[in-house]
Amino acid sequence: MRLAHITAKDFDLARSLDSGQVFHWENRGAGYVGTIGAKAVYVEQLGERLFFAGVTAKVLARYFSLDHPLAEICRALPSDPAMTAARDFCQGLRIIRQPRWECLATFITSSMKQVAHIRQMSQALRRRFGARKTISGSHVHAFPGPARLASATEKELRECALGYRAKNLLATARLVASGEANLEEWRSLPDDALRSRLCELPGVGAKVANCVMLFAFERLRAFPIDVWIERVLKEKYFPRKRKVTPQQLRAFSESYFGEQGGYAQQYLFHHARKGGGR
DNA sequence: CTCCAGGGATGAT
DNA sequence: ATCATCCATGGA
Repeated sequence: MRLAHITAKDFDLARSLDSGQVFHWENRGAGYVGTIGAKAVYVEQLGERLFFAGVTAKVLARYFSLDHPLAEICRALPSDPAMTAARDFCQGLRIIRQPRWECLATFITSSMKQVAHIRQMSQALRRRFGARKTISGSHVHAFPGPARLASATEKELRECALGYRAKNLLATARLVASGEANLEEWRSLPDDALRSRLCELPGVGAKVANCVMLFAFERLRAFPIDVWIERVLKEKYFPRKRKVTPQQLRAFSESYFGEQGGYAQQYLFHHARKGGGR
């Protein structure tokens, strides 16, 4: 297959795909196969070029947020030791623009699960309910739409190893499929209102809502606090304090990281997980 | 085997 | 408002 290519500066494909944002891309040869929306995609990186097939250059560049001014964003990050180390470790890691429903559904399944298992559940859902596609000799599956999952039974979802999360995913799929929850309309809401709406959905609390805001609604201030980030914040920014409440962590992260909260959080998260940073 | 994971919902202080 | 408990499952 003949591949098209585009230039991608300040971008590390492998690092971005392996940073716990998206859970379905798989290694194939020198690159990766996956889906962007309903399209099957192959993509590989050679230096500052992305070689790809399956989508237009415009769709690919948008998905990988090649328009984000990464150098500028990194300069604007706080320059404390923890943040500097994370930033150096995460060069080229970009926040990916995910399809809204796919991101929401995937993070509903993510609660109390390791990244490896989120990948498993994503793949099981795709294989069982998603449209099968072929790209450069590989088979991939699109993520099933809300209507498809809404028509499934809780038992079928549990068979994808969702456990107690099956009930929440099913209930949310029904709300979205019925139009009672309109993710596209919510794009125009300010951050706080959007977060409130997301938190009304079964299986969505502040953490998942912030992930969806960051990864699917382009809210780059959103700062999801999971167990990893909680540890990092306590160790690096509240050294030897006995009681640090979730409330304090939230207030601190919002004021300290501010506009760059999303990238700051993702870099701290990835560094903590992959950096061997104890 | 035990421990823990990109948490959320519910009910008791 | 904070705290405790339960919820399934599988990787480490």
